[in-house]
Amino acid sequence: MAAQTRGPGGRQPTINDVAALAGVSKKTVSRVINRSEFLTEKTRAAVEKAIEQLGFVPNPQARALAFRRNFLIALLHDNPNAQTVLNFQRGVLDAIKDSDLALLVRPVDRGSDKLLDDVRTFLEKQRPIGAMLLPPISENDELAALCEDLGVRDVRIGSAPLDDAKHCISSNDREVVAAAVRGLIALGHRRIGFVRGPAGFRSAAEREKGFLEALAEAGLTLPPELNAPGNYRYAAGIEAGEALLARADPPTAIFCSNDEMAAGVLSVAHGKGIKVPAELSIIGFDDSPTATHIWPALSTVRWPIREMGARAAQILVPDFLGPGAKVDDEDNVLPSTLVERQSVAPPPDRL
Amino acid sequence: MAAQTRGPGGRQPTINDVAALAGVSKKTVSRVINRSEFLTEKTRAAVEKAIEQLGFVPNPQARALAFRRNFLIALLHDNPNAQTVLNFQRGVLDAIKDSDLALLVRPVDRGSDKLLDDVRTFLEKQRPIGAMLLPPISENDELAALCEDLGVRDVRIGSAPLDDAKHCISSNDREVVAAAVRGLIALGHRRIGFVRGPAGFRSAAEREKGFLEALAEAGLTLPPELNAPGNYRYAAGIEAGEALLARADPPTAIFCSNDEMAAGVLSVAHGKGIKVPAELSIIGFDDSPTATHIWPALSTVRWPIREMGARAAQILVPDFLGPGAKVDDEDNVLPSTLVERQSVAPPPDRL
DNA sequence: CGGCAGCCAGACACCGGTATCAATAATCGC
DNA sequence: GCGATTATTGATACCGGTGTCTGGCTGCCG
Repeated sequence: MAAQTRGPGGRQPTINDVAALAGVSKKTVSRVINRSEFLTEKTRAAVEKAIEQLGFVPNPQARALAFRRNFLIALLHDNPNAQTVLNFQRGVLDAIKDSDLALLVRPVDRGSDKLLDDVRTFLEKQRPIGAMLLPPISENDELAALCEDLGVRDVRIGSAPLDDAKHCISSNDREVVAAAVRGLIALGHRRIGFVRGPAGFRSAAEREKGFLEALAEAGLTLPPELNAPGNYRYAAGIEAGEALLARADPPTAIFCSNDEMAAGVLSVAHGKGIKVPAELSIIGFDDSPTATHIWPALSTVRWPIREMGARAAQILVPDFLGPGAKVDDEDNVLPSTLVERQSVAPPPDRL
Repeated sequence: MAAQTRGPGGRQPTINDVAALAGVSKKTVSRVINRSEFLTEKTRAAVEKAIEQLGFVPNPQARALAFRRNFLIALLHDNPNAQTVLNFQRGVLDAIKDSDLALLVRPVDRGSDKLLDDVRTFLEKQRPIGAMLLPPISENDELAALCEDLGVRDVRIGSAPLDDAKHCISSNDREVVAAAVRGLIALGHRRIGFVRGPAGFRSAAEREKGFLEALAEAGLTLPPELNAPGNYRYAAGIEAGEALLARADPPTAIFCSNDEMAAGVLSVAHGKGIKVPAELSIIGFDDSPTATHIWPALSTVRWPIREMGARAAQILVPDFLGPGAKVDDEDNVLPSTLVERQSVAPPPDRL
């Protein structure tokens, strides 16, 4: 802890105060701050002592100006899942904790026709070194192009690798969904319903691919009447539940493309007196807090979102994070995992 | 949209480029940027044209340096409720959208013994104009004192006004909880259980006060066996539910100090085959996403968190938000509202 | 003991803005 | 029409750091 937090005159101490106290030039102090190697141990010690004594902290704005670059990275998001965003933030913070970087957060509005202008204004004003794009806006190619155009590095977080793997962190959603559905099939389920994500979302497409893949392997198909539309919202889950569970031949299991919709389906099941998991198995996706706050607790797929945040920071600004943070650029697929809870059981006819 | 985004030589255009193009001094350009009043319309127009033409955006770091203050505000949080944090962020962004301010986000670890050092380092490094403290860390007086000490303005968000109303945004939790409980009593409930929040939290204390207040008004008391401990987590709700609902004389209604614990109690009720709301009414607090993702949907109390974010920004940096943002410093209690859903009904003996 | 290379530290300009204060232009009173 | 007053603009220093380049000191060599 600093001995004092004010320089002479009640101001913040500056590099000049340190230089004067240590009896060196400000440039030498700068060298100490930036860990230059051409310094005698004696000089370094003297400067460090002065820094400690004054409680000197370099002014980041002045450094940014002199370096001709600042130390900000931005997180752009428009994610309905707050927990995901926050966990991602934590991951980023984990990674940049010991650096000089700070995190700027910018919620945006995916639907707005001013989205691009908003982001452009933000990036031009703040000039972050880089921007991280969380899904679903990470799927917007124009946004990524805008970053390139403005000279702002970008990383996109997604469900599957994009063409340019260098700028993308993804998970293996398809595989994990397929594994989950294989599990249902292994338990004996044959009529398995599917609640889709919104059209045009890569995440939704990946989950659907994984689902169909597992079905196909077992020689099964998804009958159209068991394929319900959705938009990742609770209300859509309710509608899907009504549609699927009101049938004379309801499915014995339903895979929902996210937890919120799974919660909706589960509510409908409760309302109809259908026992979960005894009469109906449900699997969700996201491992949102909701998954454990409903009853029975939901089996779901967990995104390694905090790790993704840390990794995103590492590939976005490796040059600011010290040598320890080097990562392999090719290794940008982080595994999602299946979390098994109480919403899955064998179908009734197998009990 | 700017005609081009690069100045001569491929760099960002600077104030000098603008000055040269407009044929004025850089100080005059500065005056235009900062809306000085001593300018002829002609000069202003010429400069604005040059700015437009070059797509000039002032370098915030340079401004920060010259102004001897930056344009950052910080959000410090350690809130288990992600939705709350994110909505608050949105509120802050609503308020600062048209200003030069940017939002820095800093999750902290309430439990860490390095909390104060962490925050100090962060504030010293970034030197934001002000910091916003979300509960529960807003209740940490040392943290507020640290801000004062470092010359960083602070606003604390809380459940009830603190001594210094100027630096505090709060809601009327106590009143709203009392109103909710009065509602239960009006429906005929007499044995009403309570699941407490964690000890030492003002929010928990306020909710408890409101609860007891309403009981007292009706001449009721809270028997110790119906007063369950809690910590705002789902698991605590489970434990409380086990304790309260396993009794021979269970309560007909339970007020839970937050939604997660309410979800836990509800799960226990489901498990025991107790019908909600027919046999048991449950009320939560927070109006978190969970509240609508469980079945039946939970009656709860909604914090005006987004409005609080906007208000927090307004009282933190009124001088940066333009004249329209002036707010009355005394008017810092924003009303929470009771959200009635499907988890409340008259007690069984009244049906 | 002089010459040279190499390491270290300092002088000074510069990053892109704003503040100060003086200079100039415009307006006014008489 | 002229000096005084006021409105508008510019020259220059400065914010707090870093880059460049130069000079001093050191040790090593002949």
